[in-house]
Amino acid sequence: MTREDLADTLEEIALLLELKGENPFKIRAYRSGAETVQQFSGDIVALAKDNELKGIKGIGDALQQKLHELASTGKLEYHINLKSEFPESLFELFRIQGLGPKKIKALYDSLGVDSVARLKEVCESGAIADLSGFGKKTAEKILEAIEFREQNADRFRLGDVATPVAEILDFLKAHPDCLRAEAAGSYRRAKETVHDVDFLAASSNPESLIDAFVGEPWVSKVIAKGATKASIYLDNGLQCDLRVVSNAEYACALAYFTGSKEHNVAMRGRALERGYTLNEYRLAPKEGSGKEDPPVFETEAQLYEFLGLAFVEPELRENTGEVEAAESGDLPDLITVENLRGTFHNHTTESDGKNTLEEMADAAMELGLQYLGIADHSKSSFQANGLDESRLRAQWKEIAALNQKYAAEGNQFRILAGNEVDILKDGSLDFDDDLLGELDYVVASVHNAMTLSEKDMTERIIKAVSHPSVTMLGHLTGRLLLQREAYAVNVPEVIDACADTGTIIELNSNPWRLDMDWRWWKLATEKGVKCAINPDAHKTSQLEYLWFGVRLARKGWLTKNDVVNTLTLPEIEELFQLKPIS
DNA sequence: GCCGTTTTCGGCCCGACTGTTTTCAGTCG
Repeated sequence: MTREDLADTLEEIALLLELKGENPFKIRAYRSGAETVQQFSGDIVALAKDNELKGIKGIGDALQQKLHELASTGKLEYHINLKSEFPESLFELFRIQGLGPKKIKALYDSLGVDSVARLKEVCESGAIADLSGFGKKTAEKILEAIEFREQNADRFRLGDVATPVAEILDFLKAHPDCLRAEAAGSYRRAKETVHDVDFLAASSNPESLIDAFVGEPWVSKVIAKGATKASIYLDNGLQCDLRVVSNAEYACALAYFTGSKEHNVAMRGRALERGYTLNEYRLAPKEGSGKEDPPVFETEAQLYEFLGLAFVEPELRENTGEVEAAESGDLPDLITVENLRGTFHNHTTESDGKNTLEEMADAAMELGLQYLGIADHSKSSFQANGLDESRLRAQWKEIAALNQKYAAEGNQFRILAGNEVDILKDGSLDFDDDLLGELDYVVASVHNAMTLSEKDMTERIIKAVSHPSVTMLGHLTGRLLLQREAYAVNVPEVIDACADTGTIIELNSNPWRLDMDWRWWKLATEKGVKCAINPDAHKTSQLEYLWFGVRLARKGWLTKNDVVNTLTLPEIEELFQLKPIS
């Protein structure tokens, strides 16, 4: 029984109570209980087991008892009984955008809809229109949402796979028969979502490594297993392939399995021009070319060099000009995590964050950052407990006090007083000009009215970035990867506007967003637009989303000079025209 | 179901949007 098991059970109870139409506040109590369990600093499982949960805010008598039962016996009677009232497959309906508990219950009660397949049937047959509250448009939207899910059903966000990939890689590398190993494929290229993960290992005893790989506890199913290759599913449905080659083949195999397919085609073409064929194992003389065998390549870099190219970083291998740049010596010197000095878009408990201002600042210092920008929500984001003018001013005082404390301690660290200001439907901002002018900087973001036409949305955002107080534009398209499409907006026009007004564009590094998309950064930098890599952290641990941001920034060809949070604190103070803390 | 206290029960986060209605329920953020 882990912390996650406890939290998941409470979360599932909340869902079941919703289906039953229970008191919404009771439901919320279970939700916040789940959240509390997740966040609690300490061994919550042990405390639950010993029935020592008394006094934890958000866990009252009822939840204490339930958590105790769950932690000590591994199951919860109340939960089991609730579950027995609905079929398991009903839960997948919650993943369909536009369907909530009420609609799902109505569909289940009157049409017996208990699965996505059945839902599709009643939408297509028109049977759904007989239900009160359901019409033609609803059926269309549901079908669209089902299609979206089907198209993305077997994909995973980079953030969802990073941890299991690291674990598997550690396991492989630690195995005595493993000489070296890497996660290749789209994961290595930092695609924002992946279908599967391709592991590559070098070994002189492949079967031993394969056996170990498929025998680990995180394997939920072995799909295929041979002498040099195996495919498995993890518990979360992620497919992982392991390919084992000899150490001599490793460099060519790593290049091959990293892809992309298009990059590989370009590389093979280049090899052919020089009289060689390139495959997943080796570079070899083309028949009749009269060429000698090339040397064994120890590394990918040696392969690239042999073909007259500078080493191409994996993130760039999409055949979007990187081969040409590698030939002419024009590859960008990509940004690295070590280049980062601070970040700008983060939340605290004052709006919808889970950690206090001071906790967030401590965590940022722990990461070695020189500044942490706080951009809590503005007042229109009610759902996120957005700050009004007076609460914002109160937060400034708190920030100033902490900054004074750091200065007194001789600590070269500063909290920046910003705000994530809502871009209202008409493109105006959520605070008046005077207040905006007093902020250290402003992140402007769209959080509502996302169904405007492309023209209206583009105008709305351009109006916002044209405001003199707007420093940067938050999550440009509002997309939630594998969950919600971007809203309609003309990105090149927004980029032009940002170039004209000197507005920075955010690379929101939350793995659900990764927005602005990496495909637009080349255009943006050509126009002179700067990037801010922002974790949009809602708790201390999410500051590490910066890691994903850097990977996607690299994928967008960004260098240290393109990214403002590589600037030192004095440079940022100058850029934002702030007085240094004395 | 939790919290706070006014020690016994009332208040708990709210507005926009959509599609269905014909005045509002459900979903989302």
